[in-house]
Amino acid sequence: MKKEDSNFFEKVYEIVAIIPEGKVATYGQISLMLGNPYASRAVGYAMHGAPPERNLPCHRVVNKEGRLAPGNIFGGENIQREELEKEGITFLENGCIDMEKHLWRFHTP
DNA sequence: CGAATGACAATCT
DNA sequence: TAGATTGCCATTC
Repeated sequence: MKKEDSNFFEKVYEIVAIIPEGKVATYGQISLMLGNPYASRAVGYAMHGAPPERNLPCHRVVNKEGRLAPGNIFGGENIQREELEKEGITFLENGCIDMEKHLWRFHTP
């Protein structure tokens, strides 16, 4: 795992790092920023190799459902809800993030 | 180089 | 609606 030079990972880290608090970005959104609208899987893989030194708010990166991966991620899906709640993100009764309100957008009103 | 994997997304049944 | 399948990308073996 010495290929941390991978521009792709760096790009993902950069984008994830610029996600404003209280907002969430989807893998597809990030992959689109990278220039590959279908690289959602690669983005997820980048997160998988995301070092904590980057302090990457992986919990702000969710799938299009507004929910993180189905299982244990950087510490636990419940952790994500905790962190996101602290960030100011609201959750729906179904346990998903209110994408309509917290989906990261460039042109914020 | 080829095959396999994966924290997704979209489609089909 | 929920579950299973396929497609795309990049990384790893």
